[in-house]
Amino acid sequence: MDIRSLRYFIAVFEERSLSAAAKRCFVAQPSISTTLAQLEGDLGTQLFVRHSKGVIPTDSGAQLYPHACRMVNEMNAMRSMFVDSHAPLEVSIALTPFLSGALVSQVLKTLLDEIPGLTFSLVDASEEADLRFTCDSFVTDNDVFYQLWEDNYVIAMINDHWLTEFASLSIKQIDKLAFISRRPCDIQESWNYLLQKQGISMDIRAQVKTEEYALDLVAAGLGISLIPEHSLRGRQDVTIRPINDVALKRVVGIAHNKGINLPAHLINTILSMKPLMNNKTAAI
Amino acid sequence: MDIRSLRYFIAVFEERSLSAAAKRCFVAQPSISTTLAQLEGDLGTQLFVRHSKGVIPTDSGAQLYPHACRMVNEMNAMRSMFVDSHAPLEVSIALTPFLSGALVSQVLKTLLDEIPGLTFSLVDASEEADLRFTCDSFVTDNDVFYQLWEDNYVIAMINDHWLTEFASLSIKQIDKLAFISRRPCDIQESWNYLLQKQGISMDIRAQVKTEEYALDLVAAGLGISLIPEHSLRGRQDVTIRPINDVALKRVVGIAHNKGINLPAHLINTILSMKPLMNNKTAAI
DNA sequence: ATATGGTATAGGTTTAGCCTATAATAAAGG
DNA sequence: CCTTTATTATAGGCTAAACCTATACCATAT
Repeated sequence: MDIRSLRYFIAVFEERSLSAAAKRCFVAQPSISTTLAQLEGDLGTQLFVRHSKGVIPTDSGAQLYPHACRMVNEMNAMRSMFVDSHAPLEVSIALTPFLSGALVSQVLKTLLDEIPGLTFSLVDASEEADLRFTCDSFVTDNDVFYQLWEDNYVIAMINDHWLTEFASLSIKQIDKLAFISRRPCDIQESWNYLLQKQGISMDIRAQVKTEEYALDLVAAGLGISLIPEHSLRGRQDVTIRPINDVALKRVVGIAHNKGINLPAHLINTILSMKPLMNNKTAAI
Repeated sequence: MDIRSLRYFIAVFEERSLSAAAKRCFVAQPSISTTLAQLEGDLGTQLFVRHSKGVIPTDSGAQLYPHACRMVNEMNAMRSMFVDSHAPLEVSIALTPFLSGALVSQVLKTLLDEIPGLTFSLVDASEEADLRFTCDSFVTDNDVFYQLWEDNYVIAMINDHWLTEFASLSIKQIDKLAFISRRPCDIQESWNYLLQKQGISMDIRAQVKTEEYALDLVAAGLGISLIPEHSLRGRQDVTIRPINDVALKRVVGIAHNKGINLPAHLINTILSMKPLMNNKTAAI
């Protein structure tokens, strides 16, 4: 019986659902399921009755709830005895424009929720900042890098493109097709190397700087393009297909200079979100 | 910052020593060391100043202590809301005479300390019991077996035996020597098979039933014998040497019938002692 | 100087937690 | 009545945390 189990229990109690609790706790649903079963075993009581529309607490569950809350609160209080997490904390964060806005803003929102005294200023990647969202290829030896999620590169095309009939594409299928190139691109070299090795050439119709712009051109029917899948979120006017004979991906995370000393609870909060980001089933 | 860290912290605070705390918590000293360092990192404060005769708490440590205690107490209280650990609990435990008394009694002592309402009656292995100390070879399909420690088989000999000059023995060195045989023996078959395979024979001078008796005969100079190393504890009149070309061992633990439903906290308490039993450096 | 008792670090192994995928179940809708 | 959908449970595999052993290091006492 540890604090983690209680945090999960509280989430389940309040959400009346294991799946919803899983989302709130940034983990997958089976983790909640097994942990809860374990807690019930430990206490020798059933805490919820399960049915197919969620769960409802038993008397034992209802009895446990306030104690669990007090427990978790006191644990937090104990931390703030030493690290004053309510103290004003001003952090500058650099955003690289080509990263998934949905995931980045989820991270920022959670940080604001979890760290009371926090305010941050968002700056451009070109400027100096305490923290910066970036991906592995831009990390220098002088940085600490906390990885958060992975982006797979996929082929984007207009919705009625003939390639959409395939669930996934072989690299050979895109030989000589009209292509929107984008620079800078994390996997520029791997991509070019791959094309060359397979004897494939693209018919480059445009060269743009941002993923957004590339997608606009794809949607306009100028050609296909290679983009990280997360950058599509929400867009209905293009279709993406994975590449099945090679795995191209980038690792996205947060980096900061080794010299800068940030409060441990800030870093911990960031890292606590990592599971969700890797978790496809519980996607936001 | 979890409950485990706090339990370790409390032990260190009260013992004024990492090593002593390790013994109390049934873990090795480095586990305490790293966990404590981690806790200090989390809280952003140093909790103890280390010096070569132990540790003394800092102000932060002293400040944390009462809160940590309350935390752990409340956690225990929460468990006893459901499983009334003070309720009288009468358990019969079967002891097999050939197991290490020192370790067995350590387990029994800890159980009495940790589980307030517990009383037990010790019975012989031949009788029915709720729990029984035994080893892997005696476990049936109808049992649940919780393993606690391992016993290596070693050669026991009188103190002035010429073999004592070797730090460890090859099986060939004991060919044709006077031998005290013991039955039943967990590794009877493995042992006989081994002797036969290597073309080795023993000069069996006696066949006895208990390890105690076998050791008495060894001490009296009648021959050497093969015994689990734990069964020697404290005896000065015989010397033991490991066998270096084969690993003979038995796994000792607690078993109970699958049908019997014992309180989970009893089992948990038993299993919490497992680390110590495997832990040579922190041996009792 | 040398031993002794105590803490820290390094390296390797085991275990616990997590994820994906999928099964099982029950309610809701056509 | 069958299909779809939403929910929890189980199985299998992977990763990271905790633990152990061995050893280094450091201060004190002999």
